[in-house]
Amino acid sequence: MPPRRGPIVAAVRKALPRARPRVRLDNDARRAQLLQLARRTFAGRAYDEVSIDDLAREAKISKGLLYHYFPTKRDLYVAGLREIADELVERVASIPAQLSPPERVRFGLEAYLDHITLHQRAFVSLMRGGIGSDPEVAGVVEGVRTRLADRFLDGSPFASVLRGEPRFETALRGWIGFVEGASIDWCAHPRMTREELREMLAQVLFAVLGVVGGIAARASAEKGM
Amino acid sequence: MPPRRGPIVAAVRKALPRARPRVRLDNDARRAQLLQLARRTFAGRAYDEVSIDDLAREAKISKGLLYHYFPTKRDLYVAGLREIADELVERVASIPAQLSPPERVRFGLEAYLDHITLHQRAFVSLMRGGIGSDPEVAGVVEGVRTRLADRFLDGSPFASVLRGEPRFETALRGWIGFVEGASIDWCAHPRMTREELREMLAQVLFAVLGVVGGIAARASAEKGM
DNA sequence: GATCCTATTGACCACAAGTCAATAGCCGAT
DNA sequence: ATCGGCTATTGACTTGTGGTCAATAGGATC
Repeated sequence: MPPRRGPIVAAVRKALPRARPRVRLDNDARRAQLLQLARRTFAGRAYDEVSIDDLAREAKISKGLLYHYFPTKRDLYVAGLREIADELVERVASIPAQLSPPERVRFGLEAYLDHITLHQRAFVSLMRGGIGSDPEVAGVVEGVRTRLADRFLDGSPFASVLRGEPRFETALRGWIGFVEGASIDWCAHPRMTREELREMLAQVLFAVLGVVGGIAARASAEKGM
Repeated sequence: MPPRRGPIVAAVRKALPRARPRVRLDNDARRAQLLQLARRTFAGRAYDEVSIDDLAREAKISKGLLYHYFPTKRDLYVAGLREIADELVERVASIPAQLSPPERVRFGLEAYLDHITLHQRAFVSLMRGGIGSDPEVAGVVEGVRTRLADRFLDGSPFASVLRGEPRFETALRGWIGFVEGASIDWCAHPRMTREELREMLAQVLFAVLGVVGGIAARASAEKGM
């Protein structure tokens, strides 16, 4: 609902006498530059503390050009978020095939902790501090959780047994919450070594699976089997 | 940093010929009305999807009056958030004194699940969807977590044994993450009864405490005792 | 009825997101 | 060389929203 400030219909846009572009860059290069800048910036300051003008200024570019590459501020943010998310998942997914299930979990956790140690600020800012209400952002974060959980359990006998169990999904979500909560706390207050944290997370996972398995077994026993 | 658009010092504000207030309300009443409206509105729509003008219009009030009661949009939001947070904590804190530690945990969880079932939208919106980057908002949410954890474990022998253990804090943070993650998943996909979920959360807590205790015991054993 | 108090108003400001016609630099064809 | 087209680039402009402020209306009190 545009409030119609007056009867003037914007007249005819005046001819601009001058314009002086600075540097002319290849499309991909500029896009990459802007993405990297966005990632750096949003990792340090919150979403609405960063204005498009800020970004444009820092990139030595006009605001209009920024909008030429990313249709909206949100798009730019989400694009950066996606990159980080993909890097994290890819890293965790690089599990050697010959490992035993428990070793797979430990390896994945190690990669996870490694990554978030390296990108602490970015990780916390983007996972916790972003635009929580935006469905696209929520989707990316959710996607990371789901993909990570899948990677951790890939090829695990636990998983094949429990996949059908409805309680399992909820428990898994819970464990992911555990990992995030403990990790963020650990980033803020490193009260133990990374190995100790990794071990705790792994053991908690096994314990959780035990709890779910126990409940399932008890339930089927009560049903007469 | 106001950019001083010109040397004009705002001149002298013109005299306004008219003004017609609608309803005159007592200070506390109006404040309460606005708070309730804010809680309802923010539970349904995200923070920046709700404009101050929206709220003012819905309250049949001028924007200026709203700013008379709450100095900023954030303040209004945080005030609502605080109310909800306090209600939740108070509810969980109402644990009968004579219960045994495991029963205390179960009672607290029951109250927790009860509350978030009732205020599903508000709970998820305000806990996950808010302004994550705002330090005050983060403080409120953190406060809820800390206070809840304390209540769950109040008077528990687990707690007194483990309070000193540095790993315990991180594990507790993790468990809170577990509860939140599982609860939010359960709200979205109720794959079990509330009692089953409650039982799972409780058992996971006990399992986690066992893991931390085990690690602690092993560590002190290795130190020669 | 004059006076004070305060809940209330509406015009106004600054800033930030997003739009768009115009332009500058470059590359290939003439 | 140079003309013409392609596109990366610009900057003024619009719109919307958070926030400010002097002025006012409605009562209570004297």
